[in-house]
Amino acid sequence: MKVTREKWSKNFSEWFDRVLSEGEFYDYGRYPVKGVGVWMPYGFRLRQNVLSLIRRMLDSTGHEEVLLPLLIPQELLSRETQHIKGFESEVFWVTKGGSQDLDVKVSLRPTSEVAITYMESLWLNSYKQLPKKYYQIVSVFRYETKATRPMIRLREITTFKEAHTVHETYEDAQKQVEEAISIYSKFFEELGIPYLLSERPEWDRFAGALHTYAFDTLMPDGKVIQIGTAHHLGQNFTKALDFKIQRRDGSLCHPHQTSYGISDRVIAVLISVNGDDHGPIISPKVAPLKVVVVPIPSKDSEEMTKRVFEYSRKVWQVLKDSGIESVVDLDPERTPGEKYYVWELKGVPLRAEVGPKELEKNTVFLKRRDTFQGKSVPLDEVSKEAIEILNSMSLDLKKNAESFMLNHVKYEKDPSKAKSLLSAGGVIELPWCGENSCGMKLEEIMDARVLGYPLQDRKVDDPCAVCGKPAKTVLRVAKTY
RNA sequence: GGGGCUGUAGUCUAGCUUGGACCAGGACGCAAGGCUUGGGCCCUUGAGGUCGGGGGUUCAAAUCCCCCCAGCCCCA
Repeated sequence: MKVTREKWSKNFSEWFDRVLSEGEFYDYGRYPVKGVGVWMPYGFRLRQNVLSLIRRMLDSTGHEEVLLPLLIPQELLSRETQHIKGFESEVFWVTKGGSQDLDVKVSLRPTSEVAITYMESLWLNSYKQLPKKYYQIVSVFRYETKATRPMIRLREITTFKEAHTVHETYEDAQKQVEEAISIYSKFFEELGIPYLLSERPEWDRFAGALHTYAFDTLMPDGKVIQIGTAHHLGQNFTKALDFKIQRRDGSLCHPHQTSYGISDRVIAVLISVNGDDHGPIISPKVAPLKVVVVPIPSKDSEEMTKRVFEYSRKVWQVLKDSGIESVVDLDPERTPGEKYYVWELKGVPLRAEVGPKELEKNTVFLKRRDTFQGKSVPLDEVSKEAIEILNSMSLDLKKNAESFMLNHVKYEKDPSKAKSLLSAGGVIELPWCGENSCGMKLEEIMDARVLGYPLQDRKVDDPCAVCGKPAKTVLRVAKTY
């Protein structure tokens, strides 16, 4: 079986929609509200696995999970002026209770900085209580006016994992941002999702932040998608809400904050980065099902077919007993070929084919979803072998995704050449003097978005692509979601 | 904010211009049976429809007109 990636790369949109619905991950476009989707059982399990991974990472680094109200009153949301300016065009408002107009309009949270800062001002009053790290995993709402896309651009983001931290000093908060970046880096690495880490330019920061650091990755169609952000909020919100703490010397000060988040998009990317024309390949690290056992009936003997089915069930039992999440497809009416297609569309990483040949020799034929390479192994080693293959698949998938992305990151000093390069997708790095005006001009020239610049200074010999002055670093430009 | 387009079974769609033989046809999916089964095979049968909703014109409306709802696209 040959691996082709035509549909995956050239018709990604279609590929993605088909995988989501036919693979039974996510039902989108049928529920009669624009920009919302339904997690179906299989997709929900994948989402659960991803969430428990991030929960584990946050819990073990001293973050405490909380749950804030969905509703934020208008007055509170408006306290931080930059913040509300950034969001006001996309806030959902609740204006009525039954048939009565509400005296105080309440918003469906677009994010929770002000809500949590308000509560923190009640909970925290001493430097001794700091640093404090909270997080929650909730739905947030944004009235998107651009074209909504399943899991990628939603009006209800159902899996918004937002962390909020409080610190005595600017430097402590900066260190926290660094911790956030390291946690997210590990998280994406664990999932096998390659990323570029950039500091967002001033004109594209989170509304109310001093610094925004962003993780971006590349979709199969060559467009870049933001998958995580971390913000240094400074004292913007604590000042706006007059949240003060007492320091060691008795003085009062507004503490410094950070916030960082990831969303449904992580799952969209997880489904997309490793794929081919048969569907996705879900990383074994989080795949809801690691192995599907498919019985292959006998051509000539019903008795043999019956025994094959029994043997398949046994193989499944063996895998299950060693803690490998598996399923056996005993549907008597579908052919093995049909089953292959269905389970490939769900991205199950490993398939165990079990037919008369295997039964006879007491073996199992294991086939990798990514390369379609097969291997016959004795039944009593099937779990050990499966685990080995799954592990090396995780590594291979990660490597492949990484090289796919890195092959699409290119340096170019000439903006018009860069523009034509960009028509093939990917990310172009251009020399940049550091001036906002040049960055914004570049967006215009290239008809694309500036992602930002690398966190570590990059030595560049060429002059700024726009003004020709000496370049300080590179600016990354891409077509984005 | 301005403009355009679309809405027919679970899904995709034919029919709409020029009203009638359409109590709406097909494909996929679903259900029953048979055949097949190491990559989506084939055959037979069946269930499934407020033609987005309401109003109007007409002997007659999926089709024409008006209002509403929902969705999509383009421009600012």
